Amino acid sequence: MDSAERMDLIVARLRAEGEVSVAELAELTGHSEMTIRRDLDHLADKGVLRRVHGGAVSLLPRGQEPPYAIRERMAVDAKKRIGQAVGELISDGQAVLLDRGTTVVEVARALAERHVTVMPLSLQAAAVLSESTTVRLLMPGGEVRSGELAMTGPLTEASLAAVRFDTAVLSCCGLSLADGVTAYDLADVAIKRAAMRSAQQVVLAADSTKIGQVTMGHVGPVSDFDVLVTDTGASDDSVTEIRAAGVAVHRV
Amino acid sequence: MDSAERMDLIVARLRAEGEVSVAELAELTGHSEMTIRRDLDHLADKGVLRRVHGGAVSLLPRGQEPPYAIRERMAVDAKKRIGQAVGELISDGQAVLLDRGTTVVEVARALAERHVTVMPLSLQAAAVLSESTTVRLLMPGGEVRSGELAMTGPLTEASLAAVRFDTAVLSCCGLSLADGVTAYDLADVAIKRAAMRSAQQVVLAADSTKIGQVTMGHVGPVSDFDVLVTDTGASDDSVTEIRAAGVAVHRV
DNA sequence: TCAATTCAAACACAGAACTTGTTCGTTTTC
DNA sequence: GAAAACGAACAAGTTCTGTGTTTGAATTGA
Repeated sequence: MDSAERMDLIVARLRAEGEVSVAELAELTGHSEMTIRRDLDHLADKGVLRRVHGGAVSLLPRGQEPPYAIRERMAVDAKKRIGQAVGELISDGQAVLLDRGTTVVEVARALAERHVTVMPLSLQAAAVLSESTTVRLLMPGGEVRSGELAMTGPLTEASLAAVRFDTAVLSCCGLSLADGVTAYDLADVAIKRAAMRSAQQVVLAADSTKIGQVTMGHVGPVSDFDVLVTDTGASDDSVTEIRAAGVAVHRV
Repeated sequence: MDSAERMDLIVARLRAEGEVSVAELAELTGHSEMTIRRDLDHLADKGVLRRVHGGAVSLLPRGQEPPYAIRERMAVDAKKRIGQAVGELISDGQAVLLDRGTTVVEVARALAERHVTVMPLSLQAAAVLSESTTVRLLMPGGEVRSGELAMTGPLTEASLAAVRFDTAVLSCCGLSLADGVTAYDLADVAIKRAAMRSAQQVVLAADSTKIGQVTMGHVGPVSDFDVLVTDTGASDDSVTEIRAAGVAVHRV
């Protein structure tokens, strides 16, 4: 069990129990208490938990999005494949908007050697693209919330309104036929809607764990999207239904 | 002689001669030709030079700013001290604009644990500040030129015009009483001027190697700045003169 | 207050990752 | 076509990173 697996375990227990103890985690992972303490300190830095004597308590409000530091390690392989596939949907010369989110960072990686114009909504994607010599990189204005690495606020909406894109690549937190595409918070919803208004083609990049999920912020019906790129974990039934709504679905 | 020193030597020779040979560099550094080739490949990736059979030729146009990858290793200690000193000029609660430039990245580091609102003009500084939980981080819109990590263009100017700052921390390429403060290119000049218009207090962060230098883009007279923070390499004479122009000078 | 527990700094160690040099077959140059 | 330059692959040395142990200080609860 390596460092990443321990972190996942800690987060899983925090979500289930709300608190953890150093001794319990040392037992579970088979590592020393010192190592567990270091793990907890690390997660405390990220804002995931608060240390207390003997353990830690969760700072993750239930039903709210886990911080970037946690999300970036979920479903890594699927996200890479999805990122690659979305990259293939975009042709050279296009202007592309990239939403926030770990999946979309993989799209940024896929675009890094291409000749395209990109406006990313996350600093993570911006960092990836800034190393490219071929990409023309535009940044939107906006506020970067701590812990998140994504731009929000009225400045961001204004930036989006001022530009037109060939393709917008959006992420989401939940995706169901009944409840449509959902995001975790309302600020994010406003941004996504603005992005959709500014783009000719809208691509939704969502790994299969998102399918069937519903979260608070309602972005719009599934039929508002032109293409869905997801992974092979998506069931045949759900894909058939989404296709019936008029969305082209790619499973990779 | 380690990797960084070799790189510096290679760049120095490129600037002096315009070209270098693998054999010559192997001789000079006392390292194998294979190592030199790897160094050259690395610099070629950064856009500093172009490989040719037997060596490399410079891609650094004379009199133009060396790329970020090179600048970040010049006068490192002085920049750190200057960054720290500028941080002490800024009080909690202020709204601060941070210019591009390697010196200003050090200012960002100094502000990372403070309670301030910051708008950085470089992705490098943004990356530093995005890890902070105390800083409120605003990004300007704009275009990020490849190789550089700084925002430019009309979008950036518009973002600056829309906000008011307590303090703007600017960098420069040259600073002399006769020719004023100068930057390398005109796009940069426009940005710096816009920043100065939006700020109550304007601080210039410039290591002593900049004093006496003159480059193409004229930003304005020295007296337009309220404070200059430089390092102890600055001569007494130059400091006295600049103070006489009405600028508070801190030497650290 | 005391005893038990928890904590974190310091050191030690193993494995990973990076840097460098060498070899050797291929490519380029003249 | 010969000499030089190249770069892939491997090997050796180094540094970095993650982990565990020790130990004295801090915290907790009786």
